[in-house]
Amino acid sequence: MIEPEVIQEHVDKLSAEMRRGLIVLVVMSQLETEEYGYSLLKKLEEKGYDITQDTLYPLMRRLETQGYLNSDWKVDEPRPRRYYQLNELGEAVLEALRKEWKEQFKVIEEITK
Amino acid sequence: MIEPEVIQEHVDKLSAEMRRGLIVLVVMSQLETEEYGYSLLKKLEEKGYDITQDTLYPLMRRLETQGYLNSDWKVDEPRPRRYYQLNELGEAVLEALRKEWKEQFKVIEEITK
DNA sequence: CTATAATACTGTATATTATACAGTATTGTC
DNA sequence: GACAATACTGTATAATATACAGTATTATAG
Repeated sequence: MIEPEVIQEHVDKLSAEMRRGLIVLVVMSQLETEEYGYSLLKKLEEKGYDITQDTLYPLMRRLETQGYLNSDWKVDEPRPRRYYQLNELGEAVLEALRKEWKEQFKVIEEITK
Repeated sequence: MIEPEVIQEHVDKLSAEMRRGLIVLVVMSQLETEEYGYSLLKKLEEKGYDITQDTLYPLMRRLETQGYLNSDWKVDEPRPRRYYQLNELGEAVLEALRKEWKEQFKVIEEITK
């Protein structure tokens, strides 16, 4: 018999790895309307999706670098915030990605069940 | 308007990234019975899951190193093959991982739809 | 008022790992 | 006798989530 805590440790590690790949879809799908890092962080936590600053901020920077997001530094608010939103390319890519993953999820579900 | 080929290129790249994380679950779920690399490769292709040698072989080696698989080099066959199969830890982890991802998939589906 | 928690970032380093690349050898099959 | 398919091993590399360090402001509770 293997200790449940030991199993859980392994599951946590592999689970994180699995979540990793899907983060892009999760985050992009939230940025059809503008969000800043912290607001998105809280929003995702609320919805049961665990993610840390250390993951989210660099990801948003990366998605901007890769050309999917535009950002807008707003200072006319209680405190300065960088708002991100999908641009035209981002929108188009998200739409196609969703479509593709409806299929992929089916395949994976079938394989892993 | 953005060229469809351009969008597809981006989708392919992000899609590969998404698939990446799930590979572990996909592969482990096939190794409740023993398989060798090439047989698993063909099996997954058949089921609509694209994966290359370059991904699969190193992954199986890694899962063995991490203690989830045992391997067995069989030479009494038309040609020598290394068979892999989940060991006790692997079975336990897979079971827990499946359970956890039933939940996770629900969350992600809800968030990304 | 003043400590503390929550908010809201930026910048750089590191560890992990899928993928790529190179190579080897055997077994069909045309 | 050539070529495709089978079936690996070993090492290199590029991408990127996560970690770590640092900064500064605004609520809030005592």
